[in-house]
Amino acid sequence: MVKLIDVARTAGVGAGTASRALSGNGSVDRETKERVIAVAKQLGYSPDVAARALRERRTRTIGLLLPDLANEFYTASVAVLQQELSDAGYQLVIASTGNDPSTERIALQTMIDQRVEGIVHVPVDADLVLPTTVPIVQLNRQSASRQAAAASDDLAGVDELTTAIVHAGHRDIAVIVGPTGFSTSRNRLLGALRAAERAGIPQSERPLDGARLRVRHAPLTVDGGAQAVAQLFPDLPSCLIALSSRLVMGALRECGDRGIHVPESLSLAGYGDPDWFSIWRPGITTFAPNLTEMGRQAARLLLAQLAGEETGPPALIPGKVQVRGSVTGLSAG
Amino acid sequence: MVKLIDVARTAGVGAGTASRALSGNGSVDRETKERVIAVAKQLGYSPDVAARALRERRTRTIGLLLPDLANEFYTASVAVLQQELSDAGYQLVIASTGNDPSTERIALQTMIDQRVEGIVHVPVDADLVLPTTVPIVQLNRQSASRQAAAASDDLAGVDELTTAIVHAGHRDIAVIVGPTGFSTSRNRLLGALRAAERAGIPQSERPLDGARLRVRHAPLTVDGGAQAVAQLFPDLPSCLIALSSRLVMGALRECGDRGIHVPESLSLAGYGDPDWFSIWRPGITTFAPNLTEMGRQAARLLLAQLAGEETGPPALIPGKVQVRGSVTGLSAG
DNA sequence: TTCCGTATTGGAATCGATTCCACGCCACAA
DNA sequence: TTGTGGCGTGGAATCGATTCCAATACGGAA
Repeated sequence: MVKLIDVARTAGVGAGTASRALSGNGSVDRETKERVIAVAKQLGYSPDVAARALRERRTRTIGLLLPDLANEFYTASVAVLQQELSDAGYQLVIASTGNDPSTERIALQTMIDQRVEGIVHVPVDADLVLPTTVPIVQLNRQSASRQAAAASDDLAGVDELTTAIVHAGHRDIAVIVGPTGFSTSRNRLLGALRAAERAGIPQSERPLDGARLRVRHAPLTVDGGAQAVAQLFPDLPSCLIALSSRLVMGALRECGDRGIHVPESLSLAGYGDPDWFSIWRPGITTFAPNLTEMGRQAARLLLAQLAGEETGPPALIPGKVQVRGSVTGLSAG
Repeated sequence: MVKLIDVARTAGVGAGTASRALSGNGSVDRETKERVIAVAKQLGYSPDVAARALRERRTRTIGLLLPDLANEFYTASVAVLQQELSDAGYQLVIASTGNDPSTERIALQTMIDQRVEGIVHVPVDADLVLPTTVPIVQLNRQSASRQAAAASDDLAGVDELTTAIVHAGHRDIAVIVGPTGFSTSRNRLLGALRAAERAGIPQSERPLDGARLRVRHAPLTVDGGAQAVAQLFPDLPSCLIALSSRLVMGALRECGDRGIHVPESLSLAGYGDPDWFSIWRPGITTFAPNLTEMGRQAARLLLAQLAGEETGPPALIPGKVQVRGSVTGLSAG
């Protein structure tokens, strides 16, 4: 591997001059500079990252820590994130936690030991706090602490989705949502509750004036969604809102197994927007968070922090309600 | 940040001894060793990766280069890959190419400049060859050159899938497959052709004794799949094989739009096995490559190469044919 | 007792790029 | 002519961990 000193000698200059010529720091005669650059190119010189990192005391590296690399809900954001950080001259190193808080803690510590300059974190554990000064941006989640964060505005989004459902005439609604431990689950639920309250629909197990909103918590899995539907059966609402794409899958499976037709017998709304939501017959009406924008904002927030700028309150990224066929209007009465 | 020399001084030993105590290389008095380790732990020492990399001339870093981070077909493999490499003490740095060959070339060169010790590559460009000695393992694709590779045995898998379809009584079959430029597309197609030939089904546009196999190439997108179906219409086969999950989506969409019922009017088989394949009514019969095993094998191959071992021929990972409801048996005659 | 081999140790050299420092040189002003 | 300032330059110091080397100590053999 060709070193800086080789370039310098070949160009007939000192190491310092060669370094200045290539980096642009400090003054070098224009002609000399061009000669050094030409020699470097010809010899195929590329600086040794380790030596540079050691001297400059910076690694140009950003860590990404997420629960599950195979979950497209996360990776959709990661794609842009990677692009933005790469454009800014940073390498992205990744680690996944498998949704395990202790693995998460270890992985985070490992990254810090690796001297990453910043971390993008999709947290599992609610309020993991590390004794570090490394800038951390949380993605897809607003932490209690006032760390920088980029998250989907699920509250407003699910509110809007629910409101659309109410406007379609539904007043008997059931919501399936993940465990309350996740702030994401809480926010999505709050959006539904807020919309229901505004519409005068009480949170209740039994209908009052034909109106009620029931809430079921379930693990964020296909089976979780299916079981929630099974438990509602046969006292089904007129519209079911499943607040994660996995829960939607479970609900659809259970409806299929029980011969419940969507939307004829049951309207269904979801959260997220994987490709198949729009292919399904009927198309799944859903709130689609803007995952790419979340990734972009996370990158920007982190870069801003690295530049020493103060970051404001967590960025709430608006999404879009996709109205498709799985929620029908009800005939009056 | 606490340095090795700090640990050494606090423990009352020299730098060399401290290094030996912590790394285990060279002999250190047992008592001294324990003392150094205790001090290091107490001070929260962690070695500077840059300094170590500079001295040892190795970065403990592996590059991963793939076309699209948001494509779960790839990321399913990446999850295990990351785990295996992490267990072996390597960091994974990622870059994505957006399916652009020139971006791919640049990203690959950048990784090599970064002194990664090995590269896992999901290639876009057919036969990109770089002047480097860095071990590279190709994932999901067998290159013409004899680089190490871990790929799904699509040939055997699609053969088996097609054979099952033939055994169900189908003799009028159409195959939708991606551009011939991708070796993956070629292999999948070859599997179907081989099975058809064995069954005595000719590749032909017009049926001979009621039997034919038609091939349509389409871009690997939803629209591509839909258009391929549209072009077949109304002369539909009895069974359609769409050799990528995106093509399946497109086919399903087009069938829905045209009122073609699966499987009553048209049997459909696919490739890959995203979650929704099993939820769909009817479930999609498909060949499911073993993505996690591919990731694992890629990691193992790379680690073997790093250990200086010779790697044999490309690892062909068997998958599994999932028989569901989208392909029906035909009544005799 | 003397000598040799082994275990243990501290300190110096090393990895390669950056940056500080000091020097030479030239232009311009006094 | 003599300073003053700035540009351009080479060389040395620096970053922190590892490893080589020489030195010391000690046990056992001759």
